[in-house]
Amino acid sequence: MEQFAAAAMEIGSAYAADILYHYRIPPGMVCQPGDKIIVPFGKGNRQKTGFVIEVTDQKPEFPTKDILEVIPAVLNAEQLQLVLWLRENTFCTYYDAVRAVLPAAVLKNTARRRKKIPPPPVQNAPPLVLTKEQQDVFDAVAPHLETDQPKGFLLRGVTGSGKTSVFEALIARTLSLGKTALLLLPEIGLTPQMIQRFQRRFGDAVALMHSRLSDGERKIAYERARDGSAKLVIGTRSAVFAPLEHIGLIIMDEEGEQSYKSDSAPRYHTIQVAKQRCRWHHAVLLPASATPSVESYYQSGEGIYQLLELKQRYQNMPLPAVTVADMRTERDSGNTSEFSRTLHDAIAENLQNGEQSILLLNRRGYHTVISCCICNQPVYCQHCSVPMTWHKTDQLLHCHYCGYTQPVPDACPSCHGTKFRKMGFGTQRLEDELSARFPSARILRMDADTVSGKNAYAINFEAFRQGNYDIMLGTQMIGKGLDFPNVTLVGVLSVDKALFSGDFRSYERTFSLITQVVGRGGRGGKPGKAVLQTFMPEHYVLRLAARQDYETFYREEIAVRKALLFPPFCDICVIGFTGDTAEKTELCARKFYEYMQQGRMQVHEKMPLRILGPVPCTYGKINNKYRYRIIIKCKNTKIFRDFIRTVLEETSRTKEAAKVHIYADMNGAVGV
DNA sequence: ACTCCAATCCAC
DNA sequence: TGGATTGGAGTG
Repeated sequence: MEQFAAAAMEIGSAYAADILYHYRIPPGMVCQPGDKIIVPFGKGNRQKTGFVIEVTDQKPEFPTKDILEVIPAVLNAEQLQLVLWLRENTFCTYYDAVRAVLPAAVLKNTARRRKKIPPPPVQNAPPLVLTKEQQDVFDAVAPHLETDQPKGFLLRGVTGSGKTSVFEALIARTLSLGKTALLLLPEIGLTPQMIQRFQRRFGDAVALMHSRLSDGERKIAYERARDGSAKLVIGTRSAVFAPLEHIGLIIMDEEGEQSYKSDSAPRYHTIQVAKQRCRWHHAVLLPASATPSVESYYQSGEGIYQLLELKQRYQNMPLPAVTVADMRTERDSGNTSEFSRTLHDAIAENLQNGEQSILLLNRRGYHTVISCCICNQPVYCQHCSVPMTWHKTDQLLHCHYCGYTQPVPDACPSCHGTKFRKMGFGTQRLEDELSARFPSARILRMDADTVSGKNAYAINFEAFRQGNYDIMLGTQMIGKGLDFPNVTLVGVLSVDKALFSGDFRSYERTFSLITQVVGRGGRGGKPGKAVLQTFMPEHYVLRLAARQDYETFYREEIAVRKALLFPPFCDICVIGFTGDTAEKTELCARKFYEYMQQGRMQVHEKMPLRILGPVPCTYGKINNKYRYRIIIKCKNTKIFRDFIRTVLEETSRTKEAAKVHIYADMNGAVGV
């Protein structure tokens, strides 16, 4: 009997072309789902690779070509299932999905075999001692590692409650049962101590997977997970696809972090993939955080997760004393600087005592706005609708969206005035200002401009930990996951920007950031202090974050979400359009809207949707691409997803979509 | 997306 | 008239 393979091929991102392509399996050739194949493609019969999704006896109605070559079993059964799941759930193409599941070197067969890296000295891990509270959490989860039922727990552990110890114990139990474990982290560069801890305990059973690996390193880690030599994979978002067999436990630390959501195709959320894998493996899912996402905490109330809590800080360390510094009264009393007197005095005191301080400012560069003295127009990037930031290091204007740099112009582009006002306060200026105020202080600046090398994070953090610096300042990259025993002061220069970013999750993010930052200080036995600078000191998010009062914050936030209809009470699907001209892009967005309204009337008359747009995105142009979007409040059901995919296919077939890229994103960021 | 092909445009 | 450019269709 003649057989045919239906394969996923690399076909750009055109929805209309994203179908399975059928090829005949020539007599004598063995070919199965999951195999990689080389086939002739298009009129020129150029050789392309594809991945076999299904094999059928049914002869297709159109003439088929023969498969040229088979590379067997590149995708296993679970990976195949994940590919189909990703396509269905994240509006990506088959090939986008395959790309997520396989490392580039396996997809394309490039990287050569590298010489084996010597194993790290396997030191002895100290015996694991759990507190009563930690032991209770362990006891609740451990029995479920042995059952054949998937199970979800949500662990809410206040900062400093020792979640990592619980992770260690649970992973040790999982491995002792002959199963494997996956530990997911938001960003691997920030947590070298945590990773060392796991490597010390689990030795070469550990494989690391994160975005800073080279293609070759990534392939090795992938193969170690696949062949069973790695039992514990620790990694960032993409590691959720690590091809481990017999998974018993998936832990997601800092579960609410934004980096778990992919913002390019396939636009998946890590926790959704993790859930899918737990169902496949009958494994335990354990998202954990001091500040769980509002969605997850709500789900624990609905019985989707069993809630577990760690309420005590390590050795009952008190929380840092938090001062909310009112910048309005500072201004009123004549202090126009970026430092409240409270913060200034606290830094001075810390320097005197030989203790370390961390300062957070979420803006890079020196001056964040350069504007014409006559017409007040800021200098915009030539390629983006974004004001440029002046950097002191090279005396140039930088665009933080596309990376374009230029000197300060001789004349204003709109009124030809020749004088510019430099305003705004970034990390470079903060560094200068600090040295002026505290000439003897040794200052470490950490932002995307200083942290470029592969190990720059780790090297700088280690130097700070060793006491080579008095003050570390930086963007939010230093706000998370850090644990420095000698830090007794954390200052946030302005919490207001984060609070009003325009995304419906901005309160949640700010609460989480402040909670983590505040929880940071005072871990080494000395009491800590935190100073939060704001123009809105009475804002409830700040008040509650200062107290680390998650429950009250959650109650306030869930009420807002319900009243204004936001997740978890609906899902938000963003349809994005990017193109070379504003007109074409907007026309395409309108076409999509039109088809959506038609389809809604004809096919799903009662589909309850709230549609906003099309409207230009907050930054209407980035990298010379104009951007429009449609925001849909919906229920993320199969019916809705099929409907959207149909509209995507229909729209992409029209000439309005000719040079416009369209994407759909479920429950991602809505802000920018 | 990318390639192929036909239609169109323009310099001579 | 041909060589180059552009738009549209098809990819099994």
